[in-house]
Amino acid sequence: MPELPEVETVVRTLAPRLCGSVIARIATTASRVFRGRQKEIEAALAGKRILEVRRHGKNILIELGTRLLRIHLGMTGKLLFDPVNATHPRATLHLRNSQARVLVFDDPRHFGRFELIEDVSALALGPDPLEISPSEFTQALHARRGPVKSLLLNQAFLRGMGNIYTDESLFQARIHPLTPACAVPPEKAKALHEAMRRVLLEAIEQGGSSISDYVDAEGREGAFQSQHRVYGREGKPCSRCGEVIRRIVVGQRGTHYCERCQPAPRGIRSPVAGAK
DNA sequence: TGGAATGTTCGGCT
DNA sequence: AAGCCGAACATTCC
Repeated sequence: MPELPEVETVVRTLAPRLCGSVIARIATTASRVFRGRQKEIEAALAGKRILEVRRHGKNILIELGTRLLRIHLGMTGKLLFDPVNATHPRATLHLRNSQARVLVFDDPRHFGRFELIEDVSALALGPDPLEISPSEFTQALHARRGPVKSLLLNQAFLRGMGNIYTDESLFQARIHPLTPACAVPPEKAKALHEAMRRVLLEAIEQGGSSISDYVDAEGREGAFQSQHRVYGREGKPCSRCGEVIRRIVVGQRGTHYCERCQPAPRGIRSPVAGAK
């Protein structure tokens, strides 16, 4: 579910209801959700006032004054004010002084995590794609040799890009996903920087992409999935040139692109269907 | 039934 | 020695 635009949307729905309220306690049905010692985290949360809710990459940070509660939604995690909508509740924050009585963490696949940290520096993430400058981005890109697709997904390189918005941005910038990062021409690097901004900002405006069951904390779906040009469109015609959208695997992730709009650079052979 | 799914982490190799 | 790659994590859906 959650890439930068979805997490940003969730944070925007959380903040007005959570800020200023007090966590009475956290109740847990799956201790796996905690990174760190469960007892310690439970004790540290009880009675704390929430001062601020913000996003750091794909992480939701809940400012408790002395420490931060970091929530990562993983692949299928949702935070819901209405517990009735939770199919696989893993943890429940009971709140005081809030419009909401509870906030439920619903997460079928158990990939999400709650963790206490002192500072965001502990997460060691790269710059936000909406904050990095074009020249910084180009410079960083040219220092790396792996496929540009994999690099954009690397949170230590850039924080917040996920599979959907990476594929969409590479399409917009007309860059083949297997292009070595250092081989992306400077003008295309600039185009990629612009494409990420455009795609991410538009997706935030649309409340994110609801491709399986993503909803924000109020249970509302996003609308950006209707704007996808390549992600999830394998076999369908390219909206720009009519060529069939292809799907390959790059770094173990499904990767969608248009072979005509995003031609393979010299020396890169796109995997052919049926090849071994 | 096998494969794929919005993601991260860890171990091993170079 | 950083960077890169693949396996693993758990569940649902088609």
